[in-house]
Amino acid sequence: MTNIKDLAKMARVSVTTVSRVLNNHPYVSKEKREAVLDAVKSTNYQKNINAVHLSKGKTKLIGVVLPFSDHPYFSLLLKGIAKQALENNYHLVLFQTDYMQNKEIEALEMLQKKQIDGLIICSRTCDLQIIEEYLQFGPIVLSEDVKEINVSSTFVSHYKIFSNALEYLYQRGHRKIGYCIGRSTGANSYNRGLAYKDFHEKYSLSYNSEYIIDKCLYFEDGEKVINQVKLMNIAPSALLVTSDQVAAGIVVSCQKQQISIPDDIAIIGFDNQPIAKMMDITTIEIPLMEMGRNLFLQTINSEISNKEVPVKLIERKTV
Amino acid sequence: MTNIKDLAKMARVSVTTVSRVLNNHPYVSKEKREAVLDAVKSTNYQKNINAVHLSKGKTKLIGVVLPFSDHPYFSLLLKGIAKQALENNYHLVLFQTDYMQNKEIEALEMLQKKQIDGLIICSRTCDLQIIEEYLQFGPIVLSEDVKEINVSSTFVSHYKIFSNALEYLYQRGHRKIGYCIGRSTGANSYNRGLAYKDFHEKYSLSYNSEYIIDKCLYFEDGEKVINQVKLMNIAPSALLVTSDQVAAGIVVSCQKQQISIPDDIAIIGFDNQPIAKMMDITTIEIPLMEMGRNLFLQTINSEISNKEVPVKLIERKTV
DNA sequence: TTGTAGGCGTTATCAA
DNA sequence: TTGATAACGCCTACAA
Repeated sequence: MTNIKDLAKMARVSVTTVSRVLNNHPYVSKEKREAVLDAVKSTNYQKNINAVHLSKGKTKLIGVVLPFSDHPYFSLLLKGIAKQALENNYHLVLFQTDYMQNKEIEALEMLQKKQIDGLIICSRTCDLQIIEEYLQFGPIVLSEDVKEINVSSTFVSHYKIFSNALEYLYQRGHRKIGYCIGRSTGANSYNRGLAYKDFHEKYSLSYNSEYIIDKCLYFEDGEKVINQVKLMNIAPSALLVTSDQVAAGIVVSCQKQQISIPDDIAIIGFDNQPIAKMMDITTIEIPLMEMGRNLFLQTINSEISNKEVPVKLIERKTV
Repeated sequence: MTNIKDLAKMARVSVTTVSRVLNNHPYVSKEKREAVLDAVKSTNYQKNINAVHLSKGKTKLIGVVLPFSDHPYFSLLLKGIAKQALENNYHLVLFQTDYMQNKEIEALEMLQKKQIDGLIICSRTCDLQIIEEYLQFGPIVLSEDVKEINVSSTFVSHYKIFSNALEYLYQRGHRKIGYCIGRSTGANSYNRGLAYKDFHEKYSLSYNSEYIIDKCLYFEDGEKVINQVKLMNIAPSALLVTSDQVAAGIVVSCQKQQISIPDDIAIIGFDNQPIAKMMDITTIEIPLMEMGRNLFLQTINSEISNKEVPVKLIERKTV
């Protein structure tokens, strides 16, 4: 492997000059520049980037923490992050955590060890206090509405979304409304639960805890949801489903079992992914790609900012 | 940031001893070891990993090249790779290429620049010759049946799969068989095309080029497929669909349009993902997670090996 | 069992 | 416009 010293020897200049040429710095004469460039070509030279990292203290690497990449929500967010990273000449290090805290901490430690310049946490399971401790080592950006600590974030207000969707269903006569989520812990689910509770208090409605169905992640979980609903004494007349895929699975499952949508049960999906359009599912549009882009930009722009992204209800045929 | 020198001073030992303690090397007395450990604790010390990288010439980082991460095929493969990487204490750098050659080359260059120790290419668009040039810089593993150059690979034989599936359909009386793929270029598609051609020659059947439908990636593309089929003068009686998601989309679309499966058209999916089970789709099981794991292991085990993974036809109700 | 010193490949500082 | 030389922080012969 030829290095900068070899080049210097070959071009009969100092390493400094080589470095200048390599990094397009000014103050190099034409002749020397060309001599260096010749040497570069003839040796097929490439920088050892680790030396650059050590010298500069930066890696142009941003970490991305997410529970799993095989879920449309996260893979779309990731796609947005990746797109923006590319435009800014960064690369991504993936931390697939499966919601295991120690893996999240591993990512935080890589920030501390300077292997990554910043960290995007798409969904977390560890405490905010822990994250706060690592803030001193580099920028960390979250995808949730965080007030407790001073970090950047890009998020949608799940409280508002849920409130609005519940209101929408209420106006259409629904009084027994259930909802499906991916996991019952986590900040987003907490806010949804709050909105759900507040809604029921506002209208003095009661609800059954079995109306809250968790572990709904994939298309095929739709079937599970319908099977659960069928076992209930009093079935909900509408379902808020925090993923279009699951909503689509529910729709298909209902067709199989002769359950009519929206007459027997109304469905609202989340995200407005293409599958929702194809299946004519009423859904709440969440601009995941844009959110991903913004998350990335926040990690490299050192000022701290919090951005709430607006969402939109798309009315189709399942309500 | 405290470094190894500071620790040495604090513990009143040499940097070598500190390094020994930090890396669990033998030949350190209890007292000195404890003194070092104390210093580590009191300073909250963490290695600067870039210095380690530079010094060792390794990064414990493996690159993964894939066109997009929001597709079940690749996200499952990625999941397998990530699982195994974790077990072996490696991290992954993601290269989302969108099938753009320059991005693939960027990944190859990171190998050359030593930012990554190895590279897994899940799907490529650049020539094998180009890849061959970079082989000197580190292990590269492909997920296709490659004979032209000497690299490791884990793959399924798309030729065999297609041949078997076509044969299966033939035995059940199908004579007009079409197929759907993600993209028409690429090694896998080439092998499928070959199998398709050979099959038709074997049985002296003719086929229409419109029976080959490409750009089928997502669930929602199923609708597009059916719309195309409906426009054909002579519609195929069976369809090989290289993704369970698309197959599911086709099934749903057919239900909408009163097309009966398998009577009007038979469907075989690929991968055997949960959605195929839920929808009772006959499919070919491809163990993507295992393939991912093996791809990873091949990149860190320096011997070159080529592993063909067996597949299995799962008979359900769409044929 | 311990420590000295050189090396890893760049970049940055400063003097010329 | 150029070049010595000192960082950057760690690892590892080699010597003691």
